[in-house]
Amino acid sequence: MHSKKLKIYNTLSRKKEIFNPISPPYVGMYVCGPTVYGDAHLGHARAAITFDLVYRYLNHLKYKVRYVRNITDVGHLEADADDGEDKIAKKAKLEQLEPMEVAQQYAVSFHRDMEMLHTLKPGIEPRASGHIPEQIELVANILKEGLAYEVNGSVYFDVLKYNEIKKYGRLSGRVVEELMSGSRELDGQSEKRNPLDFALWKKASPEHLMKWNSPWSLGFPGWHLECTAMSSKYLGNQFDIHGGGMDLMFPHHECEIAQSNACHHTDPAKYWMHNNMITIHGQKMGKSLGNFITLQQLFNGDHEKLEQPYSPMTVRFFILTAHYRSTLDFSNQALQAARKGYKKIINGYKIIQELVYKEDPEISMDSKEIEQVEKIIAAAFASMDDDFNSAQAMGHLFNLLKKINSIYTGQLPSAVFGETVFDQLIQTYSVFIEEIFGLVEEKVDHQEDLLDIILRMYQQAKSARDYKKVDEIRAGLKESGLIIKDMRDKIDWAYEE
RNA sequence: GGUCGAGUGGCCGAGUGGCUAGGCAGAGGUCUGCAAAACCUCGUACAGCGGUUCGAAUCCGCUCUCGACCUCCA
Repeated sequence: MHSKKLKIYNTLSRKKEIFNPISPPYVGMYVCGPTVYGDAHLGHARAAITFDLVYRYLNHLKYKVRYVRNITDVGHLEADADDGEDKIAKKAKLEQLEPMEVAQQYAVSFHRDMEMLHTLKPGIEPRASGHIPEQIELVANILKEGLAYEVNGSVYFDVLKYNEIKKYGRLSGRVVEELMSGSRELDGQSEKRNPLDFALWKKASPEHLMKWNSPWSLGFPGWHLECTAMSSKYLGNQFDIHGGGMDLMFPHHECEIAQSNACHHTDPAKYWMHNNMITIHGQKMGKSLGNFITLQQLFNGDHEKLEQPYSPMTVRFFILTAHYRSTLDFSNQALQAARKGYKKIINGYKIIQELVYKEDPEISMDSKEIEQVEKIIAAAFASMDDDFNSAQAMGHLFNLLKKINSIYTGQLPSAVFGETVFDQLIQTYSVFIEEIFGLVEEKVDHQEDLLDIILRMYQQAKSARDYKKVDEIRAGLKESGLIIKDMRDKIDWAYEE
């Protein structure tokens, strides 16, 4: 459809590039998923929704996308030093749970939150702990290439040696020499030859809970390894898109590139995409800063910074109204504006379900209106083609909504557009809401409230001795299986037996 | 300290050499039994100072302010 026009900002080149998949129409996309040791927060929502948008738009363009997003449930070190503790294991000791129990608990809650946000599930969602043999094989291969070394049962990637063959730091724009001067001095305790080296395999201390056998020691894999192992397993040594948060660019993605070049002799991905951070009062929202708001807190309003709960669709809309490469600042005001904006746009979606074209011989087509609508439609898709600019596309969608509302209220007869353009208008709006933005109506259960209103009207009719109305209400409710019970001091109801 | 990025009207947030972004809030209006919704109109925003240009929010320089990464983080 519009595939030739799609441009993606590639972090590797720092430019927008025309998207040319390696083997069209197939597209391989790998996105760094969560480390499951805590509840998902707004930041996770941003990453998930960003790449959900990418996935959805590529699907819309009729690409056949294999979308892989991992779950990190092992190997993520608390600190870079040798005494680094596994994050999952640390939490497990704290909660007296099995490490796998912790991982499972948070993986489940992550999935629940993602489902509430209406993100599409990845085609494959591999776990690091399920790919230990693949990771061991990678370590062995990198050792064979002479780009890693073993010390006391641990294996480290030799960054300086690698840097002689292929520059390290191309993605994040870093130069090894500068990194060297800026890095901390080795404390003498370290096994690493160089502070820039990173662990491929770590020997486990006796009290370490999650450990596997390997040719080097009973231990566990380094964090960066899992993504290389799993992406190459499911997408091949080179695939199209690699995504993740900007904070993962260095060192995580840089290390992935190094590992991949070391054993596969190729960069893993053609296009690197990074979503920006969510800020709270201008400061990054993150686990390490302790200023994050979890999605569950957001949904139920249970946080001191929240004036009210915000629904999943409000959050989704909020994230879509900013470009993914811009920071997005959290505030109650912004969320409240998003809530209203979402309601307005989803109301338009409700309207188009019922809107039909009305032929009217009295009214002739208006070329100005037609041209306007055609222009907006083209602009909306052009925005998406321009590095997934959902914020701009949303603006165009609101302009379409004005036309839709005008038709709906009768202020603008549908006949001025002609049937073809009218259909295009409805189609485009629907495609954006359903397929591209993934917004859905949030059904609210009004049953109790409505019943209250009916019972009050019943009460009033009774007081007014309007027995015709009283009988009418009683009969109506009976039809839907409810019986009114006139108690001494109140009106109650029961299910019909 | 190094590297990178950002400062847009009351708020959020697109845009990046001339062409209305949009949403929320606010003012006025149309419609209307009331209310709401919807639609129309409005604010004449681009951190500051210079420069380039017929023309700059948009390019260049300087200044100020803020942030991210450099350590685990989406």
